[in-house]
Amino acid sequence: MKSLKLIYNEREVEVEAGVRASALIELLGLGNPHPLGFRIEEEIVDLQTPLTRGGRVEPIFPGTPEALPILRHTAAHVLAQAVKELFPEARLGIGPATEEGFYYDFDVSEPFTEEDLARIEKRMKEIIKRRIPLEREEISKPEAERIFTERRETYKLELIREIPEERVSIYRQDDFVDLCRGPHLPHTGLIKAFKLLSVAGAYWRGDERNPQLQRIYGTAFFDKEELRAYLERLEEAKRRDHRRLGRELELFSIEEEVGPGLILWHPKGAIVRKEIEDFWREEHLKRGYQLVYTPHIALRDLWKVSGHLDFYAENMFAPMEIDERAYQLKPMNCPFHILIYKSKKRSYREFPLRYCELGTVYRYERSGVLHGLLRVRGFTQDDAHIFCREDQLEEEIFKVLDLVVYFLSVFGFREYQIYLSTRPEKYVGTEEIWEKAEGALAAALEKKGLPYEIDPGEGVFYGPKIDLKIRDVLGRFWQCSTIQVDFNIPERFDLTYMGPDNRPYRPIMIHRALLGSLERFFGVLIEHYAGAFPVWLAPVQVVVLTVADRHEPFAREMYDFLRGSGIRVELDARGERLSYKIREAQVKKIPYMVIVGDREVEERRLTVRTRGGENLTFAPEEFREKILREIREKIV
RNA sequence: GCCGGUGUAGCUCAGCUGGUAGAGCAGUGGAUUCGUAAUCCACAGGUCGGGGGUUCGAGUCCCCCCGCCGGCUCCA
Repeated sequence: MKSLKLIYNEREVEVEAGVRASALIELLGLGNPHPLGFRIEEEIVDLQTPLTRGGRVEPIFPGTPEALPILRHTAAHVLAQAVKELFPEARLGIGPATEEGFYYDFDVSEPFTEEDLARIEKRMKEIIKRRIPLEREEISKPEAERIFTERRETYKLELIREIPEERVSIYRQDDFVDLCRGPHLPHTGLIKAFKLLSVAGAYWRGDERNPQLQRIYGTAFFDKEELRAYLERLEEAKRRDHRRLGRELELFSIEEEVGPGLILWHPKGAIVRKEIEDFWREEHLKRGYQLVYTPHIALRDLWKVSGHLDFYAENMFAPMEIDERAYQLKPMNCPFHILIYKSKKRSYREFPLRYCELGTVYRYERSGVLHGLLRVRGFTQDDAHIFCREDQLEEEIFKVLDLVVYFLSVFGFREYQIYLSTRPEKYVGTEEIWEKAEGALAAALEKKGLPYEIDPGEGVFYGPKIDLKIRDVLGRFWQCSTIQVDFNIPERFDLTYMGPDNRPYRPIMIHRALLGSLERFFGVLIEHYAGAFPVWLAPVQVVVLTVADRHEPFAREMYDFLRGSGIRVELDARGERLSYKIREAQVKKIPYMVIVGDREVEERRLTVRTRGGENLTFAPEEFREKILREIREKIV
């Protein structure tokens, strides 16, 4: 037998290949707490897995983040066992651990009901209580086929046939058997806290031509407190739901009479949008962009030239006919910007040329995917197209990254996940140009000091791209920004510029959006701030509240004083009690309440209650300066 | 688009096995002038998502359609 060298904490041990990983516990002296598995180099193995490779070893202990997927994966098996016991005719799909929990897909004749879920959960508890060991076996493919044929697990058979290796692993617990790579817990009793969350249809292997299975979602943790905290977080997310806050704070609405996925921005939402747009334009002009405006529709032929009718048709609204010519609602802004480029002969001296537009586009999205502001059919992209020479690409990407990071940080987003997507199987352009462009994107990311992951083969056919996801206060990630190089469209429109040698060249084009769409970004912002916008964005920045009618003259004076400085202030002089007015202002999440009673009138000073419940006093000028500064500096 | 759930006043919801609609908040009117998260009284408000059917009778049962919610796929 081959022997393997394993390194743990500077220590080197040797074991025979094929020995189960559990042997390492004793060998490395890891009795208490008991590890659930090991990481060997990049691979995670459970205690039952025979060792096949050497390298650096790290034990994985219960309760650690690395152990969670193991726990959840086993929870998925427990779920499957429970379902098979209660619904023997159910066929198994797949059941992995996910970011937040786990799921398992089942083919059943009747979809699961809420009551079924409760029954399944109860049975899972029994299975956990019995501390059933999970036993790993490695068997030949024909052997596996025999087992799963006998059990009529047709989906598992499909999976087995696609596995390239000669041998596969299965896990048993009681009579339940699953084709599975692992890793798993040693026994079911280690699942201390779990909950089934929902059921939904899901196509086998995500392909709608395949049968639809029933997917049960759940989550699991090492202790009850963590589960409680997770469920609490779900509740918090519900409270922050932009669809709910959008209605409560009168920010926007979606009306059945208008149509699905089409947004009405109400005055309170519109003012937030205006602030974002003003900031956006100002910043773009400062950074050498030129503002353009383009129409919402164009002749269909334009979309033929651009290629959208070939590769984007299914996302476009149907054409309309006017004066016997077909027009098309625009799904993108690029063809228009390109035609502005083409409106005259271009020189290398003009480069880089940066056109930006808050351009409203319409895309057909299937009805089932629409979601509040986050997924709509009509939206405004904060779009720009940059035309440059190949040698300017890296510098331009760097500048875009610099702008993105600055822009997002102003809204309080400072953590990102960045993906660099490289050449897919089907692509246009030469391999050489792709490599150059990918290199330029990577170099710009590195120069900006932004850590990123490479998504191999995930680029669009026309060029590589950088996608940026922002992390909100609840730790959720949202894709907003995207930067894409395009080798295709300059070709299609035959774009040229004159080089210093008086010969025509083809420019490189970059598409980019920082916020993605104003609608989606607004949705993310609402949830991020839970509707309590920072002062510069708040639809109402200050409300002046009177204690009694006799305080109205001074309150009105203060209201006029603040309004005169451009502060968005309201006056609440109704004959209601102060506590009622405070409550109302609080519910509307207005940052500052100015309370005017006898004391304030007498001393000509302002008592200010903040949204956080703090009480401060200011001279009127002092308060005005404070607000103006917060607006100017966009203090979050 | 598909699977499941759901749709009663502006909002949140009640309405048992079919006997033709109710509450709280919001709105309007009045009273109260009250100092840090809901003062009292009155009034008004619904073709019960839309259409068709069963029935003496449908918000309640059946069928079709639409919207919304949770997923699948995709993306800003």
